[in-house]
This record gives sequence, C-alpha cells and structure tokens, in this order.
Amino acid sequence: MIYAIVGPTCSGKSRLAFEIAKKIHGEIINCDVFQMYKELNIGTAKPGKKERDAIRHHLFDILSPDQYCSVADYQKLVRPIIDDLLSRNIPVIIVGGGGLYLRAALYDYEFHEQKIVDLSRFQNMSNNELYDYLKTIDFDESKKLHPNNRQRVMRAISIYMQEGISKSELLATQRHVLLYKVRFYAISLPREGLYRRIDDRVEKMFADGLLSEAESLYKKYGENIPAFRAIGYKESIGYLNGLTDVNGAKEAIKKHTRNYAKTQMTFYRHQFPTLQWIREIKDVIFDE
RNA sequence: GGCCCGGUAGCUCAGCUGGUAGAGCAACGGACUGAAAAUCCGUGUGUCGCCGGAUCGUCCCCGGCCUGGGCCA
Repeated sequence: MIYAIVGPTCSGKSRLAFEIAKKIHGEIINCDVFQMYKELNIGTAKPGKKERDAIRHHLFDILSPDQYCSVADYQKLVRPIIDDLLSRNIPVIIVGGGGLYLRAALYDYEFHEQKIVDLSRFQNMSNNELYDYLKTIDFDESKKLHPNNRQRVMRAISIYMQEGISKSELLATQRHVLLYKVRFYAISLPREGLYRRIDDRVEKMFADGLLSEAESLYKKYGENIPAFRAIGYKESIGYLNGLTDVNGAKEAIKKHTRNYAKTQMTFYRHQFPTLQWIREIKDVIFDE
C-alpha cells in the first residue's frame, strides 16, 4: 500500500508522514522538487536529522543546486524505489508538495524520448503567432490553453516537434489511471491558521540564517541555477543584489508562500479525486 | 483657539461642469502530463467619515460635527 500525503506548504506533511512511517514501519519517499537539492536546507524545511536517522528517507539531498530535475526525470527516479519497496512489502509513504510530480509518479504518465530539434524559429514569435501555429498542429490542445500562456503553448509545440505526435494524441494513448494501490491524504488547515504558520516559519528561516545560506550558494554557483527558483531563495538573491531590503525580501517570501499554498490546494482539490482531507494521524485509515 | 490639507475597496490612491464609483497591489476562484515553489486565466469584495440642508438627482455643492496630519498662536 502507498500512502500519499499532500497538503499546502507548511501544513505539517513531513511530521505526519514520519508518524505514519513509524507506526507501520514504512519508508518515506520525497515528492518535493526543492527538498531533493543538497545544500538547500533552511529554505526548504526538510525533515530533520533525527527523523531521517529513525526512518529511511528516499530522494532527499540527491541533486546539486545546479542540476535540474523535470517531472520526467523525477518519474524515472521514483518508480524504481516504489517498485522495490513494494516488492519487499514495505509500506510506502510518499510526501511532498509537488502535485504534478506525485501524479507522474503514481499515474500512467508516459514521457517519451525527446529528439534535439531546432526550436529557435519560435523564440521570436509573439504569443498570438505561437498560438495560431499551435492551432494548426494540435487544435484540441489549443482550445485548452490561453494564448498568453506562452510556456504551455511552447511546450505543446515542442512535443509535436520533438516527439512527432501532438500533445493531445499523446495523452489519448494513456488511460489516466493509478498504477498502484494508493490512499491519498491531504492535510486540512483553515486558511487563516495556515497563513499564520507561514509567517512564523519565514521568520524562523530568517533567524536560522536563510540569507547567509543563500549567499554562500550564490558565491559557489552564481545566481542562474535551478535551485534558485525556490521560494525563499529567489527573494534572498534579490536582496543580495540590492533590489530590496531585508524586510522587503521577507514579506515577498511570505506572500509567495501564501500564493503557492493556495495554488497547491486548488491542484489537490481537483486533481486527486479520491483525496481525503484530514487533520492528524488518527484520521488515517490503516490496513489490517 | 485660528488657518490649511486630507478621510472613497484589506492597503496606496483616482474620480471630468452633480447622473448611486475604478486603478495598482493584496485577497478570492480556476486551469494544469518534460519550467509546476513554474506558467496562465477569471472575479470588485464599497453605509464614498457622520448628521442635516439645497437639488428631480450628489462621492462632488452648503452648514455642523467627528477624525488624521501640517502651519500659526
């Protein structure tokens, strides 16, 4: 059995996952993009050493800050671990805020080999030109996208260019079903309480030295690394570059974290139909 | 005590000679299959400080009061 724990950032997912793992002698798999990074410790709120010594944790601290891990990369990493644990009858607790990554791990998402093709002629096209082009190669997908969503429009075009099949055709080859027996749990917290926890956690991150952690990473890797897309770090870089003062950076982190939490909840509400909203471990239904 | 400026959305502020109000940010809702802590879409939530007056009709005009700031005593 797989227990998938989701919930907005700062809701106490890691703690709940740890309690469950302890109770059923399971192992924990990370499903949070930024907790996969080494050296990003303060801003990502990783599980502590005590927890990680007590329970086996997978996919934490496996990436260097200058590495990148797409959903497809993650799927490739996580599937063998899940399969191995299940084959040895070890319960799997998969936890993290990355909703899409979780779906890619557990559903029959398929990612194909990408050929290297020249997409440069699209770079200079306007949003509407790109969108019009998408309509000619994948009309169904274009209907789902807004022309302003350049990132997605581009992606749909590049699927066609790289894989020789349109995105909607590709999705039609999948059944959109779970590959495993999974129970989904989401931590439910009143919005107000969650926002208060976010404020407190950001204050604590600053007290713990988030800025100096960001600074030493900045010195080591420069500012254009994948890890600096993380909330907490990108704002710290803004401060280090003199674009804002400490308080400005701190308030931006709080705001971005709130926005992120909200987007996460929307995703969970609509993308995991079997989701159960719970408050604490006693709400979790175990086998046996 | 006198004079001046202000009080409009959660915040900062617009509002043409009177026709019951709108921007930015915040907030809220939504989309989501290789950038997802990313990207994008949608929504104005209001005793226009209070009371009275003039007017067919007022955020806007008149009077009083409350309140914040400044200057002079």
